[in-house]
Amino acid sequence: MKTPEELVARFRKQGYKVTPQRQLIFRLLNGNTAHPTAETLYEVAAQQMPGISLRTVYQTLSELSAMGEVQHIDLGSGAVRFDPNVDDHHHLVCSTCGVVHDVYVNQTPLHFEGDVEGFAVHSTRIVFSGECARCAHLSA
Amino acid sequence: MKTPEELVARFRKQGYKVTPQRQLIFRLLNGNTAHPTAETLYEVAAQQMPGISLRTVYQTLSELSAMGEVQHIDLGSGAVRFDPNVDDHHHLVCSTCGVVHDVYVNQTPLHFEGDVEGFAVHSTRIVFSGECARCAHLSA
DNA sequence: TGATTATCAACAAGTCATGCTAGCTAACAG
DNA sequence: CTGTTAGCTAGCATGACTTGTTGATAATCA
Ligand SMILES: [Mn+2]
Ligand SMILES: [Mn+2]
Ligand SMILES: [Zn+2]
Ligand SMILES: [Zn+2]
Repeated sequence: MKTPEELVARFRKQGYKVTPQRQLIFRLLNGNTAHPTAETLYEVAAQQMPGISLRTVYQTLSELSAMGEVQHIDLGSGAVRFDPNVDDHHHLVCSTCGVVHDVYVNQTPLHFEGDVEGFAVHSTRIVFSGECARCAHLSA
Repeated sequence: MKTPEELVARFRKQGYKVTPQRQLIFRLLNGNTAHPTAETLYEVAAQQMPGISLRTVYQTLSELSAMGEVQHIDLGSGAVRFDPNVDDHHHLVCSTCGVVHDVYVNQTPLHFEGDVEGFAVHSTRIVFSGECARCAHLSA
């Protein structure tokens, strides 16, 4: 994702107004590695800006997603998560606490076997599930 | 997944009654490579057994899932899909028509890099997205 | 300053999945 | 064969997540 300053410029250029709400969300996403849901991002935002609406958070995330500034990741466990890291990367998910980490896989493109003649692969999504070190430690 | 006959035995052994509805679902899933949703499975079932309820389809799929006879796959696009293939395999999804194919990846376990010391990986899920041959042909 | 757009609140709707009730029916043990 | 029990269906409700709508207010930016 671009920096908050670059996003301000980009929004203005596209005819979107630069509101305090949008700027707040830009800042909260900047360098954010937590893979937050709209809801959790809203909670953090509401602390710094009481009165901001969940609807606006969803709206701004959709705009950023449409612009390719964030990706939205469906890990198949509840709400969609948003990721300002738009590099080619994959995810490691702790089944216990739900924490999500970025990981990079070098063996791509992967080879596969199957009855799928003529299929053109455009993207590959890998999710590793397991138990993080902290959860392993707590349950020991 | 076990054969319908084996499932009948297994259900009986666990104290579950063997009803025509359950047996129909066993048969519809047997060798099924379509990765159906509960809804689509219900539609097929209802043709052969008018009056069967969607609730019962969901219920039986949950039971089979709890028994490990089917896996449920969340591809992040709408409803969960059910898969009687419980081998270690992955999926290829056409972004256009939504068809899902089984694929087998040999390079597992995959290596990855990232700041994830001590994480114990229990499972890996790979989804390849792209365009199937039929959709490529139609759009050409 | 003025036109445009965003925001908010409140409410609705849609999708997917599950829960609950009541009454009827069917399975299976004895 | 029969009684007990479980499962079935219809109908309605709930829940999580997400998006749409409307109308009033406020802020942005040319
Ligand atoms: Mn990420
Ligand atoms: Mn499969
Ligand atoms: Zn954990
Ligand atoms: Zn296709």
